[in-house]
Amino acid sequence: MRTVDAPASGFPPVLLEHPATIRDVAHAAAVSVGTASKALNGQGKLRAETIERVRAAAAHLEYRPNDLMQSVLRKRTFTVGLLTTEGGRFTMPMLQGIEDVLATAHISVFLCLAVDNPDRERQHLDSLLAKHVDGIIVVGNITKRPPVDIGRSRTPVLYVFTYVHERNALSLLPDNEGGGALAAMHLVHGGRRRFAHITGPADWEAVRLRLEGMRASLAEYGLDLPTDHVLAGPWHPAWGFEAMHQLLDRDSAIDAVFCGNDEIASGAMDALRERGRHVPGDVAVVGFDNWEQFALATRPPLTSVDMDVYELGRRAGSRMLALMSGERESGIVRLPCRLVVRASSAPRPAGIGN
Amino acid sequence: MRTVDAPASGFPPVLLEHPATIRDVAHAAAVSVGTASKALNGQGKLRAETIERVRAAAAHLEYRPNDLMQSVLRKRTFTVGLLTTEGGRFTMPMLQGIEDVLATAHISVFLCLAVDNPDRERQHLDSLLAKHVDGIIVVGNITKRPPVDIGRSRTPVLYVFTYVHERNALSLLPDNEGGGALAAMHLVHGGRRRFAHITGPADWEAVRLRLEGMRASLAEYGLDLPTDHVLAGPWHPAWGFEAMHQLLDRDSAIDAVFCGNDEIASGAMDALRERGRHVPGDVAVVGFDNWEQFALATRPPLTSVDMDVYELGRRAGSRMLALMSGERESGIVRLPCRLVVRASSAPRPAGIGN
DNA sequence: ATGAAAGCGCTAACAG
DNA sequence: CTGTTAGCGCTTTCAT
Repeated sequence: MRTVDAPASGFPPVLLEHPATIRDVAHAAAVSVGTASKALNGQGKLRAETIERVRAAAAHLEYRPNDLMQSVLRKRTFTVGLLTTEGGRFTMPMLQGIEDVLATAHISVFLCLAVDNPDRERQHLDSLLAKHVDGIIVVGNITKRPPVDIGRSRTPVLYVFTYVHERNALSLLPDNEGGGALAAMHLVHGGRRRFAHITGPADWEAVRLRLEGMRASLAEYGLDLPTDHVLAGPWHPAWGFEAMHQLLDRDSAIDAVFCGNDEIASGAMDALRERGRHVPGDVAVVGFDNWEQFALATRPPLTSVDMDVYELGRRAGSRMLALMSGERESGIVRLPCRLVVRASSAPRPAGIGN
Repeated sequence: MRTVDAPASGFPPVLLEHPATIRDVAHAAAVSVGTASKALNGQGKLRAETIERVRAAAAHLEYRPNDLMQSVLRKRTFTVGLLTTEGGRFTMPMLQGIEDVLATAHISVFLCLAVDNPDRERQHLDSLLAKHVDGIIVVGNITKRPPVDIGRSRTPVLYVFTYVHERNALSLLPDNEGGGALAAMHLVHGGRRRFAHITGPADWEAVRLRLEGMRASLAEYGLDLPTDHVLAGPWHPAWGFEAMHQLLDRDSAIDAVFCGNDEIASGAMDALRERGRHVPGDVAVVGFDNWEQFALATRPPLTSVDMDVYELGRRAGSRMLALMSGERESGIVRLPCRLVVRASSAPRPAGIGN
C-alpha cells in the first residue's frame, strides 16, 4: 500500500504552468477525459485498477475540478450573495451565523457591502445576478429606504433585519416586541412598580416595538407606563445620562428603567449614581442588545435583552438553504429574544417599597 | 426615439423560464450568436442598426452575460477569497476597507469565516482554489497558529494582521511599535514623567511591540519605565481596574498610564476615580484601539491610539489588486497608527508637578 | 469497461 | 458586415 502522491507513483515530476485540468489527468493516466471524469466522480462502471490510476494521477497533479464549469453544467453555482447595508456591531455575528450554516452545506458566500451607498448596492446586485448565485440574503435596517428590487429574476431572496412590502417575500427579524415584554415582565416579577423607558430615535421600528411590548406586558399586570416616563433620543450613553436626570426630576420614585439599548442604559446608570440612587436597591435597570463589553463594564453588571443575532444568522442560513432547494415560503418571521439577567435588576428586597 | 425595453420594441412578450442566454438574444434579434456577442461587447464592425437590434433584444430579455463562462474563457474570475480567523471588532472595518477597494475595481469577494476552526479553514481554502479565485487575502491574528498553507498553487496570497515565515510572502500589519511610541511621546510632551503601562496578554506580539515602542520613545527623552510599572493581563476592564490599584499601591506618584487597549484604560480610569486621582489633572491616561464606544464613554473621554483598520483594509485591497495584476511584492509592511487626542491626556498645567 | 461525441454559454479566429 | 467554427473544462449519453 502506497500513498498516491508518493514519488513511487510512477508519474513524471511534471509541474504544470497552469492548474491541472481533467485533460491533463486523463493524459497522465492514459485514459480519455470521459473515463477520467467517471473515475473521479465514481460514475459508471470502471475497473478498480483504472479508477486507482486516475485518482493517483489527479493527486499527483494536484488536480482540482473547476467549480466554474461544474456550475455551468449543473445550472447551480452553490454560491449565495450576502448584500448588506449595515456595518454595525450586529453585522459580524450575523455573518458568522449565516456563514456557519452555509459553509457546512458547502455553499460559498459573496460578501457585498453597501453601507450608505445605493449605487454600490445596485452594482453588487447586478454582479450577483451575473454570477448566477443561487440565492441572495439582504441584511438591512428597517429605518433606511428599502433595498433595491431584484427585478423579475428567479433568484430567491431572503431579507434579514429588514423587510420589503411585497407578498411572497420572506423576512427574518428579531422579536423586538417580545423583547420589550420580556424586560417588563422581569422587572414586575422583581417587585418593581414605577416604570420608565429611555430609548432610541422614535422613528426606528425597533424603538416602537420594544415600547409596545413593554406597555402591553405592564398592562397585563395592571400597571401603567405614563407617557412622560418615555423618553426617545439618540442611541448614546450621553442621552441615557441626560434622560435619566430628567426622569428623576419628574418622578423621584421611579424604581425601574428599561433602556432601548445598553449604551443608553450605561449612561442612565451613571446618572443614577450621581443622584445617589442605588442600582438595583432603589432602581432596577434593564438594557437591550446584551452587548457584553458594555453590559459587563457597568457596575453592577447590566441585565439585558439579547436578540441572539448569531442564531438569527443561523436561521437565515437554514432558510436560505430551503429557498435554494425550491421551498417557497413568505411572510415575516420573528425570532424570540432572551433575557440575560445580571445584577442591575436584582429583585427588590421583600417587604421594602410600596 | 424609443426605450429599448418598451412594448413598442417589437419583440414578443416572452418570459423565459431560465435566465436568457446569448443564444436567446441572438435568436430574438435574428442574428448568429457570434454577431450577438460582438454587438454586446462592441467588438468587430457591425451595422449600427444590427447593434441596436441586438441590444434591444438583450434588454427585452433581461439578458445578463454569464460571468462564469466569461471567467472560464478569460482564465480570470475577478473574484478574491477573504479568509479570516477573526470575528472580533476589527474584522468589520477591515472588511469594509477591503471590499470598498475591490468592489470599485469590480472584483467580487468570497467571505470565508473560520474562527477557531482549522477544518473549516482547510475547506474554505479548497473551495477557493476550486473556484479559481484570482487571489486570497488571509486576515488573522498573530498569536494563533499560522494559516494553513496554500500549497504550490499560483494564486497570490496577502496576509493582513498576520504573517507567515516564508520568503516572498507579503504581509500588512499595523505599526504597533510606532503606536506605543506615539502614546509615550504625547504623554511626555504633556509634561508627564512617571509612567506605567497596563496591557494585554504577554504572549501577544502586539503587546510586546507596543511596550517596546513606548520604552524606546521614553528612552529618547531620558525617561525610564520601571519593570514593576508594566502589568500584563487579560484584555478587560476588570484587569485595568485591578492593575491600576496595584500600580498606585506601588507608586502613588504615577502621572501617566498608557493602556494596551481601551477596555483596560476604561477600567484603569474607574480605579483612578476610586482612589481620588483626577484624570487628567493628576494622571493622564492613553488607550489603544480608539474604540469610540469606549473612548467616548469614559469620563473624561479617552485619548487613544488608532490603528486605522479601515485604511489598513483599503491598503490590503490595493495591494491585492497589484498582486492580481502580476506584481510580486513580499515582506512585512507596517502601517502607521495615529493618535486621537481627547481630554484624558490633557497636558498637566504648567508649573505644577515635579 | 472504455472512448468518442455532444453540449453547457460564451468569445475569438476565420471565412465569406 | 455577418455567419461559421473551434475551443474553454467538464459531464453525460451513446457507441463500441
